[in-house]
Amino acid sequence: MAKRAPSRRIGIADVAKQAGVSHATVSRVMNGNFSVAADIAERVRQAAADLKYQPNSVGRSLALGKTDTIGVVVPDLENPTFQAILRGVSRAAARDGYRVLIADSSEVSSEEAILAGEARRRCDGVILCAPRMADADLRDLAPALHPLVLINRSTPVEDTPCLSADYGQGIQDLAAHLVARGHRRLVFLAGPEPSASNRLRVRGLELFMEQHPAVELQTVPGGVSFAAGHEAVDAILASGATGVLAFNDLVAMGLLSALHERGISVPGQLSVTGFDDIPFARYTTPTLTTAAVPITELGEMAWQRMSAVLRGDEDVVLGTVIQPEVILRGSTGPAPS
Amino acid sequence: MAKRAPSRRIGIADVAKQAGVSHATVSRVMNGNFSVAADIAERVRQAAADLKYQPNSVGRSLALGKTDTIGVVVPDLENPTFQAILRGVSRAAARDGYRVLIADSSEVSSEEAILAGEARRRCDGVILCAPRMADADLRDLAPALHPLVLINRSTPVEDTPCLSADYGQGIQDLAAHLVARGHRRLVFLAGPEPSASNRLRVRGLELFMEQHPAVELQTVPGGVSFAAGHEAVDAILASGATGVLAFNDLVAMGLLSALHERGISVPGQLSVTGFDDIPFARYTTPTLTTAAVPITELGEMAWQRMSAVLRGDEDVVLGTVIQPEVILRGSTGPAPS
DNA sequence: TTGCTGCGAGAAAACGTTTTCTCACTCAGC
DNA sequence: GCTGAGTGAGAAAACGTTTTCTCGCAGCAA
Repeated sequence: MAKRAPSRRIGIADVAKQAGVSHATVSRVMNGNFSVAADIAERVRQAAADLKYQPNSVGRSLALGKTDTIGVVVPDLENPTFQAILRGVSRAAARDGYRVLIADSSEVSSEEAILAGEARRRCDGVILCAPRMADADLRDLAPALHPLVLINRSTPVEDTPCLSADYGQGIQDLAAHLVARGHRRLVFLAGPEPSASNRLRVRGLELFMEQHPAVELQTVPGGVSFAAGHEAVDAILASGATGVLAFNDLVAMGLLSALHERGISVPGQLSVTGFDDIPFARYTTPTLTTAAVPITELGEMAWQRMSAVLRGDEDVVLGTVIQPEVILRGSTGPAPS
Repeated sequence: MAKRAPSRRIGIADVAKQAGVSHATVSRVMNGNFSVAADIAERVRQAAADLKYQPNSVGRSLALGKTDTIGVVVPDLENPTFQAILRGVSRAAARDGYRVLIADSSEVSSEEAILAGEARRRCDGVILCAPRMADADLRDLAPALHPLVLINRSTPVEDTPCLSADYGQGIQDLAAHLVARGHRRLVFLAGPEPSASNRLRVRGLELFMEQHPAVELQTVPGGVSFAAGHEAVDAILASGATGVLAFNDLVAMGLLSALHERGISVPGQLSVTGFDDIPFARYTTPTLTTAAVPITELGEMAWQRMSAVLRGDEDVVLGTVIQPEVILRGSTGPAPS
């Protein structure tokens, strides 16, 4: 039982008593239900105002069987990509009167399943960004999470909308750009091995290499962060490549910074591309050539899908692949002769 | 009444029936209450597992009178400062088993009060970042929001912990640094007029000027974003100053970018400082001299305060002011002779 | 006047838990 | 063998809403 504090929060019962009507009538008035006489409605509204009545949303949720809240599970709130997704979801959901509960797994992949389940119990649905979760785990988890929307997974799961960017195509476009500028020795500064979006990039590059036998491609292990890019500078230089395809903008920026420290000219000696087009990409020096993923919009779309499922729409669009767009800026140029 | 779907979610009642006990016993087992025989407990646990029982947290919240959720109201999820606060709060709260509901007012100041109230109704407490809310409004709102923790407000509100950074001192330290390097003509690239943290900076600079009569200080209207800094470049150059104190790192970076486009050398011709030390500040070219505010930690501290209030601690620390630390990097240098 | 219709509002059930109350039962002590 | 304490578990109330059900009353046709 809740503690009976001396002054409990005022509830619908208090308003009812004050107005001399029943709970039911108060509820009807508060919900704009019309079948209530004007004078009584007014009296109720007056009473509610006098008492500063605020409906308790937990009670409401229990009765209605919905919380008007959705959970967003992200692997890392520090990563601009996930911040953007969160922002997109949050704003779109807010327009429809929904709120967002955040669950940040802090890159602890094993936590994701638990977090997602926990979030689902509190919310009407879950939007899941778990790039590194194993496919099998995801399949096991999905039914319990429904309504569920997936972001950046290539695994199709029954009845589950999935939005993703075509990283494979994007990285090919970037590679093609470098090759068109005369680069023949490229290096891929990779992301985390188990990440779905990294696998897509790798696969895209494999395709690219099949079509460009004259080009040489190496791979250097990297990561997702500034630090990863910064630390990889020696390996990158050792590769002898003239063009670097970094896993994402963060990594590219870390690398750019390290190259600057070494006095390596970009793009004079080395061309560098990022991926994502985070807001900062246009403010680096040199500005960063990258493949833009409209990530905030992707968050908004995730909400659209969720909203459709919540409304019980038939035929919700399940698979959606967004095409990244190559943005040419200052960090790429012709290969040094 | 909630729709009676053919297969309703399984609840405590189903587990009770399956195990041949009462709801009460199931509840006791699930909550680790000891006064239940081992064999019965085992039977209940088995039944729960068989049925994949997941306790409904809305029902739980109603009975317990708490939601284990707190709301965080931020003016702009796009701003790295608020992202960092959110991250700090979220991670700290998660460690204590609490979740975070986000309410992004999208810079619409008039929405903040409503959003905060709405968040409070769904949550056990609210952490409010509303730098531009009028003091009077805040005072009116505060009682309804309690438990409440304020961030970056200078207004003391009864019984309400408030964490803030000493922007006034920080900007003075930055100004002192520039003056020490020989700058005599400074310009403050201001933030939004009504923002509390901007007022603190202005006040700090007034103090500084009193102590340094030989220094000339102008003020140029700016904003909080890249774009604001970028657009202000003409006004900055027209001021004839040799040292720029930008409102924050974002503005400074926008300005840096615009200066680079104009071919103005930083710090050769112009020194620039930021404020906040966002992660990107160390990756700009040149790297940004700024006053570091440990903002994620500030978010964590906000949770500590909230947690203390929630636990019913007497004497919670109310006012906490964090001292920014000047970080010297490459964007400032001696005044041009 | 009687009976039917329609409407407005109160009574009560329902949502899914937790917790207090109560009671049946066991066991020890006399 | 009877009483008292102690223990374990079911019954029921409580949390604060929404919604269905029901009923009283007014109006109208027969």
